[in-house]
Amino acid sequence: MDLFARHGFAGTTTQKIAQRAGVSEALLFRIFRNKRSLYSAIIDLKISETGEDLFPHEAAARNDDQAVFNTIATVMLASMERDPSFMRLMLYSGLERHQLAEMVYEARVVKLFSFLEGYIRKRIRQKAFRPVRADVVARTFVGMSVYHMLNSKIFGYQASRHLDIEQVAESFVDLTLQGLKR
Amino acid sequence: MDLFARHGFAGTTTQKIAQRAGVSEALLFRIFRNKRSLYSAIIDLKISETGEDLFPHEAAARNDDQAVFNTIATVMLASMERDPSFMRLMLYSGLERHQLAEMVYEARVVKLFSFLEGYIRKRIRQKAFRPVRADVVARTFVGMSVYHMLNSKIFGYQASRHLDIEQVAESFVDLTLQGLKR
DNA sequence: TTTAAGATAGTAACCACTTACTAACTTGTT
DNA sequence: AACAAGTTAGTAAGTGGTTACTATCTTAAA
Repeated sequence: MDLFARHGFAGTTTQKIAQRAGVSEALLFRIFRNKRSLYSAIIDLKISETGEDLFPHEAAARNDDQAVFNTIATVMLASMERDPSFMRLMLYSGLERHQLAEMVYEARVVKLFSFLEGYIRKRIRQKAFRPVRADVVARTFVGMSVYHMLNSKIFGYQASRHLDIEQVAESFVDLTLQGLKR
Repeated sequence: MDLFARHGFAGTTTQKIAQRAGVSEALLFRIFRNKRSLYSAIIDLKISETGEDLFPHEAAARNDDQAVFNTIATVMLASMERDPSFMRLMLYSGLERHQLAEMVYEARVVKLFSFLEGYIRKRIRQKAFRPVRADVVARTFVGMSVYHMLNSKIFGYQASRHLDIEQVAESFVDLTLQGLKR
């Protein structure tokens, strides 16, 4: 997993995988048909182990805007901060055009978009938010956290020091909610 | 360029490059010391050919918020839409840890952050914007366009149909300016 | 005795890169 | 103008090392 996240599919050799796992290459090919199915198994595992409970359903039911947006941003930022390898894996998969990336995308990311879009749409109906393109705003908000971590973890851009995840999340939420307020 | 953008450094072979260029592999190695320096030359070229005039200096001088933000979003979205290979190249470079990616980053992206951050800071001083973290907001705004294109070009996520670049840019600007207004 | 878990030692294809060569073009001298 | 001398642009045919993958052997437990 670490090797694929670091070097991508093409950049990772079965030899290095075997070495790192402390077994022979032959054993790898006894267990997995080929390199690609080993890779797929890793992505499958990564998907299954990421907790599904990113969605703040109860806060959404309470119409607690602050909590809804803050939870999403904080959970996303924290999980990418804790383990950037999933993000790297996904980026590589997207660039290298593996179908599995699409599956994850469909299963997790698009679902999150829909959840947020639905919430925003509801709040617009309730006249709590002004009428905006709910789908664009939902994606934009999710994108804030992703882009922040892309900068920090992939391109090594260190945002202003002494600025932790909670503060960043707060800025995202603050900007977004101000932008949505009537 | 197209091959590196499509398959990354590790995924592109010198044989395929030569084939595509219609020359022999030997000629490649006569002109470039090795595969890496060929890659560097390509990134250098890509950098030099991207127009520097993304920065709406005059709109900033006029304090035309709408124009400042709209120009940045529109130019970024349009250039990535027209030629996604630069984005792919940059993402691969970041993931594969080439120093050149950092150089581009430093030269172009960070400069854009600084420009926008400076503008936002000025407008806060002028009491036109409320006091926010200018650096975070600047990065966030740039990130909206990047993330939008990441979704669309890398992960194949088609945002709501019949929604063109101008409309997306407008949503970004609208949300951001509303969020910044006092 | 069977079977599973593992290793050794390959294999053909492919990788970045080199050698050794030719043909075409410049250039300076007569 | 003629032409040797040198340079440039190009290639065919390799090189050794690496790659994904395999055929076959070894060991230990049931």
